[in-house]
Amino acid sequence: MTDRTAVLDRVLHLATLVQADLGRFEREHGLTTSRVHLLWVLGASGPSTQQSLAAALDVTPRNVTGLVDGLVASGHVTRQPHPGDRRATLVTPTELGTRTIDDLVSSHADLAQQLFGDVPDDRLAAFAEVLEETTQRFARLMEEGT
Amino acid sequence: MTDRTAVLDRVLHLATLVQADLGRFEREHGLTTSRVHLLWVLGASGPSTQQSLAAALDVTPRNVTGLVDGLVASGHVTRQPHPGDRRATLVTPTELGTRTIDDLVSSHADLAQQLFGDVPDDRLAAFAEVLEETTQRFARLMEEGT
DNA sequence: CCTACATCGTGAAGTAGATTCACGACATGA
DNA sequence: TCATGTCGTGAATCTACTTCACGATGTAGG
Repeated sequence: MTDRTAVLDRVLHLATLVQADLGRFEREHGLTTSRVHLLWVLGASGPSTQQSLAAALDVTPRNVTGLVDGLVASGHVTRQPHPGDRRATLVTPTELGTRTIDDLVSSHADLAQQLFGDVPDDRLAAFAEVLEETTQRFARLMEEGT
Repeated sequence: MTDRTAVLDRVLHLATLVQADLGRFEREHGLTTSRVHLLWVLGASGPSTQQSLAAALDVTPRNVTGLVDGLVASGHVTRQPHPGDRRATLVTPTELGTRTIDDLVSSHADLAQQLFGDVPDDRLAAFAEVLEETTQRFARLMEEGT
């Protein structure tokens, strides 16, 4: 009889540790969690309007204004005019911003390798399967709960 | 060839979803993440000084003062004199606070059951094993990094 | 063309979490 | 009793985040 709650606690614990590792990255680069998150989205989506960033980060557009202000001040991004819509601005990474995003991506990959590199492929596949099923079960529960 | 980074992303994704579920709890009870976290610690440790809460939450004692102020105002905890140390106060859950903590614990257990209840014991055990190994590998890395 | 209406970003004002620094009240050991 | 450390909090400050209002711009419909 395996304790389901204990398993959930372990998942949460691991996530907490990974987040703490992200804290190290933030301190090294003089950034905050929210700003790193924005840079991450920017790296995944390319230059974006603040509206789309707000949607991706699940915060209000007004909040994105503040985050971008900070990243402009620290030299990580610039606001470029949007070709074809003079209302919008394209938040675009600078050279420094691009380097930071690359660092972020590679340190993320490094961490994954350090964590799971020694786990044999078959066991990792089984692990990922349970993870996938659980996540999908969760998604179904959320929809019902709405 | 399994992609380690993808597995890490899934772990993080699941943790994000679980955290979103916690948000539901917070809205239902008119609480915030930090205050729920404090109540959780209080439930696990029993009446505590603000110093020990600060250590458990990994925040400054000054911050705990503010969180406890809020929870006193909402009627979830009271400040009791510490027997044997007149400097310290024992943050103690009220009836409402105790009910809230019980709700929190049981909704956490319910969630674990909904997520992992349908996973067969043997597969779940294998899942938990990988999780455990990974967490311990992480702990070793953190110590070296210090 | 021009009038509605919607969208994009931002100023203003406010809340919560969190920090550092300073300080008074109390504990403790020499 | 005297020095030193600990416990909680006032004051000031920062970031993140929200709602509301508004000016500037885009997009149809008549």
